[in-house]
Amino acid sequence: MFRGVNQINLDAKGRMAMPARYREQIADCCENELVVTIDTEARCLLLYPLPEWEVIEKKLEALPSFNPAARRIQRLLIGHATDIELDASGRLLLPAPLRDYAMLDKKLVVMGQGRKFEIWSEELWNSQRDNYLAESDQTQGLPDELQTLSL
Amino acid sequence: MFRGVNQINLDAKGRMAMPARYREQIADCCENELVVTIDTEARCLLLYPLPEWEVIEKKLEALPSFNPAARRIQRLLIGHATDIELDASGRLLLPAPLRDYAMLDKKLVVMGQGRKFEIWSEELWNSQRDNYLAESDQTQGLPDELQTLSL
DNA sequence: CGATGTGTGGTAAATAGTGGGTCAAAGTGG
DNA sequence: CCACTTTGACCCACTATTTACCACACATCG
Repeated sequence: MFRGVNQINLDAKGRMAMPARYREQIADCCENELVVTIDTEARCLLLYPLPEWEVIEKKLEALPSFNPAARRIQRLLIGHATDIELDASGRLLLPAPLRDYAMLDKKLVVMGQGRKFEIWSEELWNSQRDNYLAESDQTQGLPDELQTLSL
Repeated sequence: MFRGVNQINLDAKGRMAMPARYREQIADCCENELVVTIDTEARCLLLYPLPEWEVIEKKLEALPSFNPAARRIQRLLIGHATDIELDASGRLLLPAPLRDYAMLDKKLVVMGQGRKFEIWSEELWNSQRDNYLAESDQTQGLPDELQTLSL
């Protein structure tokens, strides 16, 4: 389980240093092999340990090819998924097309989100977060599981 | 499993260089023998390792010959399927009729899509992608497997 | 104060991308 | 049936990029 938010800098080559506190866990669970793809609902990237990603990919691949909604998801998610691995000093090279998609420049934010990480442009994340906070808590439209959740 | 997007240039002879990161996998799974055909639902090409294609072709051939929809699919898919192989420097020569169909000129995009690749004109893919992103995620019309899929 | 670990940047060697040239084969027309 | 044209296969070489590796600086902790 990955947790927490981290402010990271992208270097001139488009590399980001993975926060040190996650490195051991990543080395253990996937020998530093990761997959990064886009989030279809927001301009951010999703970063999975390879085994976690493969589970998702299998499900996506099994969807019927002639269903347009399925094709859309396949093209967006699998189409943008890229294998990357941590280099000797714990950095990831993010592919240029994905950097563009998420509008990443110098400053970015890496967030642990359970089995995966999310990577945001710092600017974008801050405004997204402010939006979330501003929509105060109208609990309508929530799935039942959430209506009854006790924090 | 093939994944990821790649921006590629077509040279003056209509050849495209296969991204290096896929070459080993392609050599292993099909000795560089591939089949390219059209996608009937979009102006793009589909590129399969030969063994994968043969599975699909068998299924297509098994469809009832007197069903017009089946005949349509057979004519379009099997009719346009062409054997091609990687040359010594990892390039493919795309047949002119298929290049026309997918409106490929200089710049194109190769996307890994699981067992196959999709080949798009860069321009076309970008607008298709923007459309997909704009249709935010109306989960209507999606198979149940997808409704409950947790990324 | 020293040692260890982390973030950062630079460099060099390997490799991928690109272009072109030649030869063979197939198609076309006289 | 032959000649000419066009197209595809194969090969080679140059250039640019990528990626792996190394080295340093800074901060933190013992």
